[in-house]
Amino acid sequence: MSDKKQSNQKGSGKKQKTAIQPTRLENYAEWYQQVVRAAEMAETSDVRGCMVIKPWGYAVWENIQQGLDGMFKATGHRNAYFPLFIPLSYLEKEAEHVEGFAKECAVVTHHRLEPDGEGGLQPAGALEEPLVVRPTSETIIGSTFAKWIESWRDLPLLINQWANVVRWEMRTRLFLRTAEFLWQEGHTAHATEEEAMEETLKMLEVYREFATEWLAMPVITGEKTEGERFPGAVNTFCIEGMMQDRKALQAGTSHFLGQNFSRAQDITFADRDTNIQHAWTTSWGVSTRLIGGLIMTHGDDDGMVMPPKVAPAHLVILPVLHKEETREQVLAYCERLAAELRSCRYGEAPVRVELDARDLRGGEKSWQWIKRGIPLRVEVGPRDMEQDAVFVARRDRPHSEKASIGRGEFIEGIDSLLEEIQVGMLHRAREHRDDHVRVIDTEQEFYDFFDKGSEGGGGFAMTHFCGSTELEDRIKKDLAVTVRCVPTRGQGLPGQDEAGTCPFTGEPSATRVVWAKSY
RNA sequence: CAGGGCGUAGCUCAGCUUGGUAGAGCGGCGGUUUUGGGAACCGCAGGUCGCAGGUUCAAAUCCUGUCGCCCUGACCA
Repeated sequence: MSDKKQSNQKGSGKKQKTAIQPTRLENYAEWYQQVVRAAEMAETSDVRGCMVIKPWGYAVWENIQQGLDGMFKATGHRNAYFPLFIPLSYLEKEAEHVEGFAKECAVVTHHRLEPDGEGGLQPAGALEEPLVVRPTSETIIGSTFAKWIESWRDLPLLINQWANVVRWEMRTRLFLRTAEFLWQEGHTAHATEEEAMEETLKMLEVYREFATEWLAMPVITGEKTEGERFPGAVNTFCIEGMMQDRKALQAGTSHFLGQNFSRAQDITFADRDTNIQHAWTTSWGVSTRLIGGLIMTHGDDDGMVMPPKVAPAHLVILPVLHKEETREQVLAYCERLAAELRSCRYGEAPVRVELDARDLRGGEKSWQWIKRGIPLRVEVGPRDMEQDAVFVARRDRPHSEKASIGRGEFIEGIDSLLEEIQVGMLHRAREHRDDHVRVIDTEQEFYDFFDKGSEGGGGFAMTHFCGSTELEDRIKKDLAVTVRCVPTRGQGLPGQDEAGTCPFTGEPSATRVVWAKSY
């Protein structure tokens, strides 16, 4: 957020200083919307609360899917698919679960349309039992698990599903909160409590690693307090990132469900001693919200900045084609360059290359790619071709900073250049996060930290906490600040593992918790 | 669901108070001139003014109803 603003001089100054207006400092929420649009990642649809994910945004999701899916498979999970529709009675089985989701369920009540006599259509054929469009699939998957699981030999059962879900939200924001969103939900069943808890934490660690290594998004892992827990869960764990406005984003959750759902849905197995037992279950998920987190972690006042690992394309080749005489040669040179680069690898994956030969003015074209956040822009004109060189600009550097590099050298170094950008983005984000984590030991300091200037101050406050729900409610009411998590020990957060006393009540506290405003 | 605001061209909006031939900028298309940088000029296309009633010789404009969207709250991945 500290990027300098070039002031535009009067007279000559018709130049816009940034591609996105307002800037992050001027109006963060509006900046976010503008980036989503300018980067062509998504747009609002004609359907209230639902978004259209555009190709450039969907490609990010595909890369996220690919990365995570590999990690799920590597930890023994298999993909399956369960119905979009959940019988109403299934949701009713787990009391807390019903209560948690009842207010945001879309319900299907009819199965036919017929003419209404005025040229329109009306629903007909009422269903005997209404169907709920899944807000999450614990119940329908649980009921299936009940059939699949008979013996301890059937456990653990490790299933994941990639799907869409619907939660009828009042207020929506692209990627961060939409009525329909895409996600993955893992559901597992285990013979013992220990094993289920181990699974819960293992998947939390998978999320932490993915967020860090792929999204270049530093996250804190931890456990939710009672008030923030998933409906029906015994424990909810999460990864929390800090956005550039210093608000927290819950980027993924992993739930230890105990035997709550297995009791409600009769998921039982015969153990080694032939006793019938209830299985221990878990569920865990991340959603297209990660893309919102990506934008708010890395985007700048010129638009999106994509971490190479999940960028739809790693680089774009922009041929300089205005001279008719050299046009064909330049284009041929660029196509050869593209082919050579595509045969290179970045990590496990082939280098993803775009060649943009559209008949647009160079500046406009260039800015489109800047706004989309492509990691590298490679300009190639007659002059470069003569020297067998390319003109390279990095998205993580100011847009005017470009350098000529020999073609061979560039191709050879592409893997390490992309990795340098990826790692640099993580460092930068981590620095920003660390700069705004504060250890706080008095109530006064706590209130000042979050109070001063509604936008300017704040961040993550680390305090001791007695665990009182009433206290948490009071602070939420006063400051719109909540406990984001009780952090997992040993993450190197400042002062986190010391024992102390709650600054609000004076009660003893074993560990510090993370407080923040959140999305 | 409560409070506030807004529905006019693909987009952003003016016009409405004081009723009288539907506007601008951007974008799109075509052309000319440009070209290592978010270009300029000329021309063209594009709207039953959210929808339904009402008042009136006449409604984008006034009245009633209705639908939708946005913002602020409560709720949430």
